[in-house]
Amino acid sequence: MTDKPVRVRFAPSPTGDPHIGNVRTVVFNWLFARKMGGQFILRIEDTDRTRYRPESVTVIMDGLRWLGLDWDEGPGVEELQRLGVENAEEYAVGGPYGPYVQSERVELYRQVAEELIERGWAYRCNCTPERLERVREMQRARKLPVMYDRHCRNLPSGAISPDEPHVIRLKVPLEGRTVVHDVIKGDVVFENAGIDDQILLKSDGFPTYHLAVVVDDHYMKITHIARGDDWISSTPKRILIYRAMGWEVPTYCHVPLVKGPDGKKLSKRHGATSITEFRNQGYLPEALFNFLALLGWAPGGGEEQEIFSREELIERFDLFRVNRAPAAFSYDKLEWMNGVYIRQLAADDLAERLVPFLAAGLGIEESELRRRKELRELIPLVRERLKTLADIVALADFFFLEEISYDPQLLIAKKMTAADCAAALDRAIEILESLPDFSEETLETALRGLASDLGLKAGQLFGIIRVAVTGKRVAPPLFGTLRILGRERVLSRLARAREALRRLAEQDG
RNA sequence: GGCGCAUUCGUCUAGUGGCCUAGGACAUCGCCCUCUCAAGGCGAAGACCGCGGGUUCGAAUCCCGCAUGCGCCA
Repeated sequence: MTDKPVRVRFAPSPTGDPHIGNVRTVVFNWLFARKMGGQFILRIEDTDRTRYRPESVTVIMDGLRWLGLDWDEGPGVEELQRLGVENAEEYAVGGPYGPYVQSERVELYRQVAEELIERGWAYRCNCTPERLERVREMQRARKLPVMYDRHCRNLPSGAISPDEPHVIRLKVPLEGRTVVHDVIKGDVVFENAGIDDQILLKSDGFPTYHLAVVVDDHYMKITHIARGDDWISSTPKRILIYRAMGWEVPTYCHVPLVKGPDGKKLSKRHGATSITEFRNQGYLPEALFNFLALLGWAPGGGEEQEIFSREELIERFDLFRVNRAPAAFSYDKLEWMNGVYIRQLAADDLAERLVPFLAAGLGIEESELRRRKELRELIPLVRERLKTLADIVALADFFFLEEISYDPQLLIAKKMTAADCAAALDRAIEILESLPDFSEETLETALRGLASDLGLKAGQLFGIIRVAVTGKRVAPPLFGTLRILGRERVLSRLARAREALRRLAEQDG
């Protein structure tokens, strides 16, 4: 290893919403770059034109930004505009090793492929798909390893003209072995005889993934490649390209994949899988970041802390200590951690973050919600009851809705009849109307007194009032709720509940 | 099928030859607090360190097989 500045990259294909497993790997890359005082680079790998979805470039960049994963180099304004990104200025970063979009570098890949031929490390091949299919079938039938039979490898040079349709293949040594010196897995040895003569340049002049990655990583001076270990089998081919070109091989760090809670591949079936989904479900970026950093990595050294600020993680992170075994994604633990972060948030901050969720859930304008005094007042009541920001809708909708609806049966307390409950509400209304103020202390004293006057347990009386006022059996603390709602709304909701109870009592009778 | 990777409580992990009768966290269960639900406090249960052999005075830790799981190629 050298003491050159560390440069790592994230090179997504713009084919959709980033998967959380990949995002975890990005977190590792980013932490490593920050820890080492190096650079984190974003590069768009759009050479697979068939799966290309332009809008996902924005989705990816939004996701990274949301998680706080800023990149030091990446596509500039013009590159982004050519990719069809709106508001390109907002995302443009640029850098000295551009372009950072593969489709703008095709000429470079072609040149490298030609040079590999000149150096005797690659050859032209014009085998037809039909012939290749026949070879494969024969190999399958004979239970041989299925790979290109190297038909064109031994053709005299010049047998295939550069002008006719053809691909360029890597000339993999027939003997010997190639070792991947992986800092996480250790030395992984591959027999060259088992490595296919990989296509480097397709007949349309576009590079394959393997060639483009090596060329870009080299010219962008990438020093460490941390990626999913599903790529490890393809690493020898890449190392051969580096060697053939006389380039320095970067340090590989193959990190294990992320499994679902059941040990299978993490999929939609398990819950959210993309960064956008986690965001929409009300997870805080700082919680998700903390959680992801600890998925497959731990500080070690007897450290028992689990909640770490971004700075603490940067300080402690060690890419080489990442676990060798795949980790299962625990939604339970993420929820817990999200709750911890929510509780740590300043009241104003939390209120502001809840606004979009309330707006979407209740159909109320965000600006309208920000004007409502309840928004700020309810924070102390709900803060320790939220696991996600989205929970706020089910927990506190009644503060913002004019009309609440609920099953009147919920109003009937344990060991009481509808008529009993209606009578209790009569008294409650009477008392609340005459209260000098609506502070929590006054309310609590008055209502506790009422319960004992009526010979009821506090829980019975409070339960009736809770449902009447919130429409729920499970709700924030009662007296704070009453105070925030205010006398007028409380009395009208109690009156409505009393009518509902009377109707139920009549049915019974 | 070939090649490769992995294996400590249900889950994430600590652990790098004696400190381990294996520590922490989530989840689970119980108790306390309590107007519901949470949060919080206290406590319990939960891993013969995948299995089988070695090496060693001594192994979760080193070596060798096997099994299982996963990935890549097809």
